[in-house]
Amino acid sequence: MKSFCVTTPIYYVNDAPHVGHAYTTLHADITARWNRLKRNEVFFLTGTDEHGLKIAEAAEKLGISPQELTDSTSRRFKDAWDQLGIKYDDFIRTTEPRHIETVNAFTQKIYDAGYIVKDTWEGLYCISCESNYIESELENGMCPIHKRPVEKVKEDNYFFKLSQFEDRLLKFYEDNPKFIEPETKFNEALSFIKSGLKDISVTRSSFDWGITVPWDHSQVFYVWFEALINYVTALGYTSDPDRFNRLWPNTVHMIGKEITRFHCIWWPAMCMAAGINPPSKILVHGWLLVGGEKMSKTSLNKIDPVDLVDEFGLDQFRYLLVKGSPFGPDSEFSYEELKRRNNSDLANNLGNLLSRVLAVVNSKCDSITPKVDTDSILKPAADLAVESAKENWDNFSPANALESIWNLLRATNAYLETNEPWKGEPGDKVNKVLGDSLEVLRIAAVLISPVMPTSAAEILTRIGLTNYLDDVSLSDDLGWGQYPGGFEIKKDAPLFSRIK
RNA sequence: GGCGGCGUAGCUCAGUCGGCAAGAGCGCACGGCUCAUAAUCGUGAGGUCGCGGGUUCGAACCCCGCCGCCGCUACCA
Repeated sequence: MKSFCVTTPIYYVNDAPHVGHAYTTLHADITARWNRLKRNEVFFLTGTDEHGLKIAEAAEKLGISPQELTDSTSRRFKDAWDQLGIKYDDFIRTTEPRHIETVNAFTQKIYDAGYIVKDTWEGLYCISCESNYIESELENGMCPIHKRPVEKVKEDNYFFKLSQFEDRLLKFYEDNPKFIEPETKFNEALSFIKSGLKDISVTRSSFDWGITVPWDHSQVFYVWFEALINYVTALGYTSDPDRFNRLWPNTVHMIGKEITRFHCIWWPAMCMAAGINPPSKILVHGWLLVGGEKMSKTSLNKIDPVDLVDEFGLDQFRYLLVKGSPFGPDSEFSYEELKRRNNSDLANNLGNLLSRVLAVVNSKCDSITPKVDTDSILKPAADLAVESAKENWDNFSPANALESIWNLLRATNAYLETNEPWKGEPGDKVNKVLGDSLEVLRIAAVLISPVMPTSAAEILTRIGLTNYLDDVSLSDDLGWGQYPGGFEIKKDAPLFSRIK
């Protein structure tokens, strides 16, 4: 059995989950479900990132401990994922003992190999902002917000010798041209490496909400350096080496473009330093834009995914979120567009196709479904949809996979229109048309199940294939001509409602 | 400033190695149908493929220039 591991970033708990978080997580969920359908061993990891100065400060403002704050926000992410039908295999929190244990082991390994050394960090600090700046952010050497001089601050920190990995990273990129997708992000990362890498300060001594450096208890790790390690923590780096070796490095990290550098430069170098292979692939996606702007807390255009689930329904939301945009570039996200696609794709094309087929089975076949004919004008369309959907699911292109399935649905609606089974006398001709249409519903339901698991199961149940998804085989069961017929249809309300 | 990307029908976008008459979905218009969730089917609109040059038998795809937008350019979750 092949193994497949997909991760989301671990989300920083200074913000409640919004549609942007849901976007990444849903893509990972769909990919995980697709691979489960392929009967691969699947491990889908998500979680929350809980250390760092910002969390400590936020907790202080609220008058609670950082742990209390992270407990409550982490819970909100878990709740949100439950409500979005996210079926993860593990939810990691960086404050858990297993992570701290792994960070200790992983960083100790890097330290022992000589890639972490003590040095002096110099930064620019604005007393009014209470935060650090880098040279390029300053305006005339002054704090850009308060227009006053910044102070030079020094701190003895431990540095990760990123500079020593330049050549190895370049070689790795050269050997793995598909390491990062899309290609533009690969090129950005590559040119960053080529421009020369500096060592990075990876510990802090000015606050203590972090993981203590095992060889120097006066310091804690900088949150990013430690957070990346979550991926190997959860796979069993320290707790289950057998499983770790099975799943790593065959792992895909899905991330938003704002955290490309950490994942594409730091993380592979850290892996090399610790003596393991870098992950197999990093998929970088763009942002959902609302009126051309990134969805964020500060621009007040943040959308709660749970609200959209309430409005459209769970599977509808899942479909609409991934259908709207290819995984990669930024894309516009608007309520009007969601509504339009809900009505046309879901209610009209798919939901109504199911309704009309079952209505005719009811009136012409006494509610007992006919079986599919082995030869059909729809067969080529179905074969094409299966082939194309498979390829696109495998290539992390859900929007394209869905498009190919919808082409089949449209062809089937046209097929019904041409043959008008509602007009014919009960008999072979009517049975054939309906059997073929039921076969399309069977195949389409399987293909959409990663995105719409509940609706897919419901479609199958209504045509008599209860629990069909539990042991369907993608390699054996998607060929044309396998719908057996002979089932009594289950009549029910429309699958998807139109929204006005 | 340096490196890179984008600009294709009203909207959202496809267009692999340059080549059959520039595509899809939605929206819109007209027509058909009435089994179905006022769903569906057919047809259509006529987009200088950002602008100007060039290479080529032939370019949306290659080269040069210009305009507009955007990304990366280190320790910001």
